[in-house]
Formats: sequence, C-alpha cells, structure tokens
Amino acid sequence: MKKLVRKTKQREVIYNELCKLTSHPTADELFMIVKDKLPRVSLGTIYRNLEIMSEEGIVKKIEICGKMKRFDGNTSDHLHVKCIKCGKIEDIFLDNFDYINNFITNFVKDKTAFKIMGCDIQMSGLCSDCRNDALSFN
Amino acid sequence: MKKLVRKTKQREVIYNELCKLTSHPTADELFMIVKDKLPRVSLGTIYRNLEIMSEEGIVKKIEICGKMKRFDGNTSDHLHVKCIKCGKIEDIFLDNFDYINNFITNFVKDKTAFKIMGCDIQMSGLCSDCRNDALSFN
DNA sequence: TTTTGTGCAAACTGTTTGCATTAAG
DNA sequence: CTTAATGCAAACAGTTTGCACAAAA
Repeated sequence: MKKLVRKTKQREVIYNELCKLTSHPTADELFMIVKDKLPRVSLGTIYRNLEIMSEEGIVKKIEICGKMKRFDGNTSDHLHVKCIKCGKIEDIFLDNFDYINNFITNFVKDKTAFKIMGCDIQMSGLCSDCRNDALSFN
Repeated sequence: MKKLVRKTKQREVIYNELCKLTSHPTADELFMIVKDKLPRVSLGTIYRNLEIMSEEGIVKKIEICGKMKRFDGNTSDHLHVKCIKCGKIEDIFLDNFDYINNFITNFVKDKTAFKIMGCDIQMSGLCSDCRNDALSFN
C-alpha cells in the first residue's frame, strides 16, 4: 500500500519557493533559492522532494527537455513556449485551453491503441530578447 | 560561414538504420544496431552524427524527455504518444495535422512576445501492453 | 517506537570532449 | 593538401543512492 508522505520543513519550503516562481527552475536553481532559507539543505533533498511532489500531483515536471529537468509549481492547465536560442521557458495561459485539448484528443484517440490520458503542447520560437539580438543568426 | 558536412560511411549507416526504425531509439540503442554493420563505430560518433543531422534537419530530436534523448528519422509532421508506464513512444499520423497546428498557433501568438516557430504536441497515456497489465495499477 | 526524510558523499548514467589518426573533398 | 570525421578514453553534468542520523507521526 501507498506509504505515508510526511510534512517536513524542507518539503514545505521547496514547494513554496517553487510556487513563487514562474521561471520553471531546474532542481539546481531551486536548490540555490532554498538554500537561502535552509542553509543546510542538500541537492538530493531537492530532487527527492520534487520527484515525490510530482507523483503527488502538486508539482509538475515539464517535459520539454533541454538537458535538465524543469519543474513548475503551477499545475493548472497552461502551455509552454521554449526559446530555441536561449532555452528560456515561458507560460501561455489560454481561456480555451480545455477546448483545444479536447479538440486534439478527439482526433488522436481513434488513431492509436493507447489510452490517451493527457496532452502536452509545447511551442517553440524566439523570445523577445533573442529576436532582438540580430547578430545571433548568421 | 557554415562548414561543410561530409558524407561518411558512418553517417550514412546511422541515418539509414534510424530511418528503418519507428521505435525512436536512444543513441545507445542505435549504437547497438549500427555496430552490427560497422563493428568499430563508437558511441561518440553516434552522438555527433545525430546532433549534426538534427541540425541539418534530416533527423528529428524528440522533445519528450525521459532520461535519454530520442531520435526520429521521420521528419514529416506527426505527433507522439508516450506511455506513462513503460516509456514507449509511438507515432500518430493525422491527416489534418497542419490544421491543428495552425489552430493552436493562432490562439497562442497573441498571448506572447515570443515569435512562434513551431508546435510540438505530445500525448501521454497507456500503451496497449500496459493497459492490459491489470496488476500494475494498485 | 516506528517509519519516513535528511545531509552527505560516493556512485551512476547519459553525453560531450580532447587528441591522435584517418578519410573526404 | 586541407579540413572534417572517427575511435578511443577520459571528463563532465545532472541525477540517484546508500548510509547513519534526525524528525514526524
């Protein structure tokens, strides 16, 4: 049976700091931030907790892979754009997210033997900083 | 200026073997396969070539991250479903892929400062093997 | 008191890199 | 001949794990 998940100081701080951010930090970035409040935390604790909390569904693991995993404290439906140049990830909130979601799921579910359970949409493009940086594309 | 990309035996075999597969192999899986034809290839060569070919646009790096990068020799528009249990990735081809793509892009482009360049849709769910494996969810 | 979580360091895994050598153009 | 690519091994980066101790229930 499922084992008990306890409330610990570390878990709480990690969760709160993650929720404050809209930057979809990596474990390491979050580690730096959490260390300001809990100077003795270890990176392992960050990893373990992010993993546990994403299993619990209160935190979201973002599936756009660069090299590092990224996490999001906002589990509500929204999608992400990733800059192909600098790797920055930004949220996009749409009023009709559910509509789009269903729209796609409907098309897809007849085409596969998978039981479809979720739909993740990732856009890619150039963020405002990078699109202004004319020299970078040559 | 852009440097010359040569045609080498290794490159060719890697590309051909990747195109034969619909399994979206990891670099390592492809390495095993290529080794049958070129017993002296190194894993580094596989990585270097997949990277180069994805920059050239003849191979696609798949952005659903588990732990390992995956590659796809089919660069035509299609989307992927990933099994949340076993990690298997399958293709889904839709006749109206472009339509869906534009549909989403249109909604999104007013909501962000990014210059939107692409749209990746990943579905998740349970593959036929895993959905029949009743014991696995308890 | 029992079980889960923590810090720490060491281990692991996938990927990248430096270098001497080989091959393509 | 010049430059790009290869094989190999060593380095690297991000993540996971084992263990002794601490904290939660």
